[in-house]
Amino acid sequence: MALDIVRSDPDETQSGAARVFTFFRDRLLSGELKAGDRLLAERELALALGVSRPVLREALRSLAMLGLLDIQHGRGAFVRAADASVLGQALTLCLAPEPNILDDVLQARIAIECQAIRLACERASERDLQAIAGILDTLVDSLDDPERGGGADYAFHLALVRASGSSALMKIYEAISPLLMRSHVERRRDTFREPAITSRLVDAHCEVFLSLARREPDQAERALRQHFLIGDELRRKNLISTYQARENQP
Amino acid sequence: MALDIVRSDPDETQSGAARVFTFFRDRLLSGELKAGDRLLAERELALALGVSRPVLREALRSLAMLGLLDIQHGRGAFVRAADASVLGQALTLCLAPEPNILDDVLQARIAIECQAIRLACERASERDLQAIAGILDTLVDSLDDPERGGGADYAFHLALVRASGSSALMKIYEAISPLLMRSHVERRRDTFREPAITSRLVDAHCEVFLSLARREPDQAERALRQHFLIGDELRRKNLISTYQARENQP
DNA sequence: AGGCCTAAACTGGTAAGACCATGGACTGAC
DNA sequence: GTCAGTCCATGGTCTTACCAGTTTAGGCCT
Repeated sequence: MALDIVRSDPDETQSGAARVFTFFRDRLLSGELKAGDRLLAERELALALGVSRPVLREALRSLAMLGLLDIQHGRGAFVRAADASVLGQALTLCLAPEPNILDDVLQARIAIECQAIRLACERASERDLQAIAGILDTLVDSLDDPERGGGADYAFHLALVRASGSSALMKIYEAISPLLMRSHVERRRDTFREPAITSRLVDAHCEVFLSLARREPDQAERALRQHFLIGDELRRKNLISTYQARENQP
Repeated sequence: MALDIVRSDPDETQSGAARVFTFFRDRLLSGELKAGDRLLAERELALALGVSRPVLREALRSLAMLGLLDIQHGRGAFVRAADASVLGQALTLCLAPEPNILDDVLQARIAIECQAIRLACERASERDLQAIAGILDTLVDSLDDPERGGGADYAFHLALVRASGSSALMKIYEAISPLLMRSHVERRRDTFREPAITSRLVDAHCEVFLSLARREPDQAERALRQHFLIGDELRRKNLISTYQARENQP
């Protein structure tokens, strides 16, 4: 009763579940509802908001699907901390119908990382640099293990973005990561046997790191772009060899 | 009955609405459901999927909230083309709790645009270039109108990203656009009276365009970064003058 | 008196049925 | 041939009831 604010929402065109949905979304955006908060019981909420329980549930369920709510049977509904996985899902859905998604997402990755490393050159703390150095060690150690190596590779680039201190870049990077991950590991599996390649790979990472540690943005970005170019070249060679193999044995 | 595939989903932990939700999501991802398709009526779907109508509605409503479905009263539910607005919403929700979002999102914008213009130097078609040139004309024409000018400014940068031919970059750019828009117009309103500034603004855009037309990636990115730097500087001066005004009249 | 076990009172999850509101199509009259 | 009214299909909402986990409080046994 007392909470019957929903009806007084400015946008009267929305009705029922949509109204309740925006009601909670706004409260989440404004920070009035924080992560961990427990919502009232469904029956009480329905009463308070002046809608029936099914309608309320449609809204709550929608918020849950978006990852904003954590509804637990028998316990209640809890506000969940905003997570990049939602973003990733949304991105995946948006990009699903497009062709050449992998190449395309790679471009986004390059975009984020190149800007991130510029920022990192200005903002990275000692801790950030040490973290990256540690990952670099792991990378060198795990050259012969495509699984660990791939993980370290990913961790290296993620640490770069984190060192930028920009949560927006970080969130977007995390969002596109799942799309990148697959090709990342696969590519590594194909190439980890070549000593020449792995050595160049380590050199590239080292150069990026050194430029960052020396706080040289232009140099760092150039090194990073070079690194990506090499990756691109490798992928192309892979494609060619795959095609040739298929041609020989149709 | 015949469609009772949902129950045989591998993940038995999910129940009811969540199962139906993933059912449709997967069909959307796989392209089995295309934009414009009309779903069966709720009652039929509920029967076919072996769930009650409320449960089905919870799932459909969730998809609608995500922007994947367009449910029309009296007509039916239609698959909607994947839209960047969902992405924008998700991003807004993810970034809501963070401080300094505006600066941060600006960094993401710079990231996207700098990579986009590099790609555009390789890929932009004649049409793309002509479109950008047209917008540039509009920009020059509307120097004294902050509303139109701001719009043209935005259109210019959007056209740059579009010219990259990367839908991923485009989608992400569209997603962060609403967050940028506000500050964009506001800033322009504050500065459009200064002839020196507006002239520099036009020069900057022209230089970016020329570099693009000449297909010089490094040059183009440098011009773009310079453009952003000037914007940053302007914003800082604005902040200072605002602060000073407040100090004089507390 | 204290600990354990059970049952009741929460909580969300699901179902069925009825009714209203809207949109479109069909049919009738003009 | 055209227009208007009716009818049907569809989504929108509510009510009610019951099922299924979770918590808690009270009683029972030790």
